Amino acid sequence: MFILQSPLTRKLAAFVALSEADLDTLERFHRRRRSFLSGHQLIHEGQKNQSAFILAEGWACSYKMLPDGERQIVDFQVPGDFLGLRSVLFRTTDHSAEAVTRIEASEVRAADILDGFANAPRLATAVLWAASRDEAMVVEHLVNLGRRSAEERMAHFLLELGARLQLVGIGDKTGFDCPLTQYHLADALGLSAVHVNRVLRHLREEGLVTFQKGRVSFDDFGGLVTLAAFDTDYLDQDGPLLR
Amino acid sequence: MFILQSPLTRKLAAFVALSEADLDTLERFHRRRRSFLSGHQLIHEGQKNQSAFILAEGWACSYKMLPDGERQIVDFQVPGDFLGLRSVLFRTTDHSAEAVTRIEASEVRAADILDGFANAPRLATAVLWAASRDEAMVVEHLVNLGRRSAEERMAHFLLELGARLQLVGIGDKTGFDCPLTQYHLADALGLSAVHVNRVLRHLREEGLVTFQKGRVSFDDFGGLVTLAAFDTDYLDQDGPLLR
DNA sequence: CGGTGTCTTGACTCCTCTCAAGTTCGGTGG
DNA sequence: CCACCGAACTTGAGAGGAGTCAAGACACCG
Repeated sequence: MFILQSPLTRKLAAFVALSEADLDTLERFHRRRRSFLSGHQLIHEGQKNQSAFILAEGWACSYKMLPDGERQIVDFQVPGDFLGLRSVLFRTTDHSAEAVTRIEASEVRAADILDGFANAPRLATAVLWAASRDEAMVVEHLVNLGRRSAEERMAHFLLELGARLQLVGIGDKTGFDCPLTQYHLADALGLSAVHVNRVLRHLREEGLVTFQKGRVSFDDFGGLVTLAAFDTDYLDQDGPLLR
Repeated sequence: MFILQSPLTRKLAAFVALSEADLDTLERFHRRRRSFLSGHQLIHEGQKNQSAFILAEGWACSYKMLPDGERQIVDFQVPGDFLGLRSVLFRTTDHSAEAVTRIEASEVRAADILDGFANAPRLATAVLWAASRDEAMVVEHLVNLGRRSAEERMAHFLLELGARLQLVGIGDKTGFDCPLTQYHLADALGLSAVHVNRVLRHLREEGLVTFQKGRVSFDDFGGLVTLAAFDTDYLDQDGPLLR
């Protein structure tokens, strides 16, 4: 059991001490391994009885489209994250999701999740607990959109992404590899792609951060933290709270 | 048990069929009934070991403050909603909350929730499931901030609020009573209070919606829905999914 | 009857968007 | 090997939405 730990298992164990039965159920979620090309849409807004996915490799993003064709990216997913959980919890899918890079993921049918949750309620608690932490990130993102200028938004976003990736062992204080395009940034930050470009240029010229060729480099980490008023508390994690 | 149903109990039963033991635990959460004046801060960002509250009467809002003194309201709570649940789930509170009106609420100590969850895992599942639906609302709010103009934001916000309140039996298609100030709207929508005033005036002059003297009146519901591209799917609710 | 909180309105500024041209670069096929 | 292509990235100019500052109106309350 120990050596087979997936990123997800590790994450869940941080919230709830899981029994053998829980881990069995979780293991069953990982049966249907699949891979998808960059750009493939995994979750379709409005669809019923949608499968969820557990991301094993690569990046994805979840988003909502507006009638005028604009889109707002809500969150990015990295290995160990659930994709489309809410679409199983509720009958109709309220968002879409697509692969940012080529990805590897386990498909979990809606019925499997509901059955699993009914039989392993502590696992259900753990999964939903983790979802609740994702909500904290969405909340921070919301504050970002509501009350920060374009530059602060960008700074905050890159710092948060960096912090999240460090938790999964990708990247460090100097920076991280990042497959996102400026269009992704625009859709996530509620800006136009043109303005994203200008903001990035300005941050680079100020010597704060460089985003080029798929790499984010924190040139002046402290300065960036100050500009963004960044604070990592909402990502805190220790031992399981429920024993 | 039947006649004692709180708004919260009714809400949870929509997601998970609860046992007598679950209902007992839930009942125990309601022991410490308290009331607070309008403006009282219930949840303090950064605090450890924070109590949560179950709102029974009145309105509250949860928000985050920024270092420059601005604030962003993340969500409003109405009777039946949890306040500060995430502050119990994680060790440090990541947001604040205050009473908008005079309110009645049950205080639930962190330890009581964690104990309750450990002993009644299906209740835990239900509570977190409900929290997940709140997340859907936060997501919609985020899209609102990221990709809609001030007018669309306002229209969408008022429609969503109206829809939520109808579910709790407050208000109807013609409008609802609303204790929020224009400052609340500004902090929720990421606008300045001055601009909120102008937007409200314009919507009123267009004959779409009137917000005056604590009352929101939908003068042209259809027109408002069109302007906001409003869609209620994400609030769907039927019978319990987990039996 | 002053005072405080809320709401209005006007004038001016500036941040971000849109439109419109390029440029760079990796890949693909002749 | 080179020409071409599309995707992503740049940059400039002009327009407009939303912010700020400032002043006043209104209403509720002790």
